[in-house]
Amino acid sequence: MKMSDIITQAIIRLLDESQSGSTEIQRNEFAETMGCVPSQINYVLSSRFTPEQGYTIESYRGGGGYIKITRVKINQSAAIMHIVNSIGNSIDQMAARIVIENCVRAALINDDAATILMAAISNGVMASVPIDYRDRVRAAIIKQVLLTQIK
Amino acid sequence: MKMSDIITQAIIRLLDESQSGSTEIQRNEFAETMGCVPSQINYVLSSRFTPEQGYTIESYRGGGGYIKITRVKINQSAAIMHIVNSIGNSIDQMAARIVIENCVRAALINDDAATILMAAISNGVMASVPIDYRDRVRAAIIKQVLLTQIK
DNA sequence: TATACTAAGGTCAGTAAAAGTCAAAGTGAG
DNA sequence: CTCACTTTGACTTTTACTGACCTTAGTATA
Repeated sequence: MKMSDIITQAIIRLLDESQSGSTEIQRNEFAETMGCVPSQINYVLSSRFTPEQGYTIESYRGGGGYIKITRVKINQSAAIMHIVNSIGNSIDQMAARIVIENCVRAALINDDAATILMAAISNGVMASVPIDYRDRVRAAIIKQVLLTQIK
Repeated sequence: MKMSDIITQAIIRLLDESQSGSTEIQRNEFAETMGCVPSQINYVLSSRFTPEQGYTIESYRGGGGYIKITRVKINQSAAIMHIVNSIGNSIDQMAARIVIENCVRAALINDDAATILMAAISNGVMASVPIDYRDRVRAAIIKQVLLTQIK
């Protein structure tokens, strides 16, 4: 079995064991116990614990730093997962607005959340992003935010 | 938990307990009770209690010297404008996190908005942004979202 | 009064402790 | 054989912590 799959299973086991649906690891220490180099942890996280697959990652550098992996609850969230998957890795402004409007109509998010999300992907914000990346950044923001809306 | 976070919480507790929104500590004595070296108090103050984050620090040297930490309080829209201005056009992730936490503490935004905002500026999203632009995009998102929160 | 001593807090560079990045090299299924 | 996936490690960046040395202010004393 591939190292990446072993690591993946170990993380899933940690998530299963936790009440909260999230777990924190220290990258170097975890890599040590897994018997791999630390950067492989990053590889596994970025290839197998993506938003599309229902996970969010937070991490903190520096002394005492750690990586937190959170699994979103799949049962109440089929609709959101479906939208997240349908967005893909790129979405233009027009399509984004429609997706958000549809989410509100489907009561997946409330008006306040929609307003914030619209602000986050507004042209004002996107002006700071190199043009070639805008559709990707918009997609990333919408997906990440939708995933946090799953209760 | 990191020493810096313990110290941060202790200071916040002192501020919460005080009616006036300010508290005075003696650096050496406080460091002693926290179990750290005195200069770490300076580190915590300068990394987590800055004006951008809504605090002011005054200090007095010499016999009877002390450090006074004050939580600034102004009305919501003025506070948001102040924070928006202080962010400038670039902010790193840690500073951003602290700004958002402080906005919640100051009741400028609610928990739901903070969660969405945190998701929008998360590393997961920022991974889609070229590294040189990340601090700018984060700043743009936070500012844009905060401005929508003005009632 | 001038001087020295004491009692604060401030600064900053150095070290340590993390995680992130990225390109090069390896591997294996088709 | 090829291409996508995996593995590796050197290098970077960020955050935390420490201690030696500096500055400031009050107090005692010659």
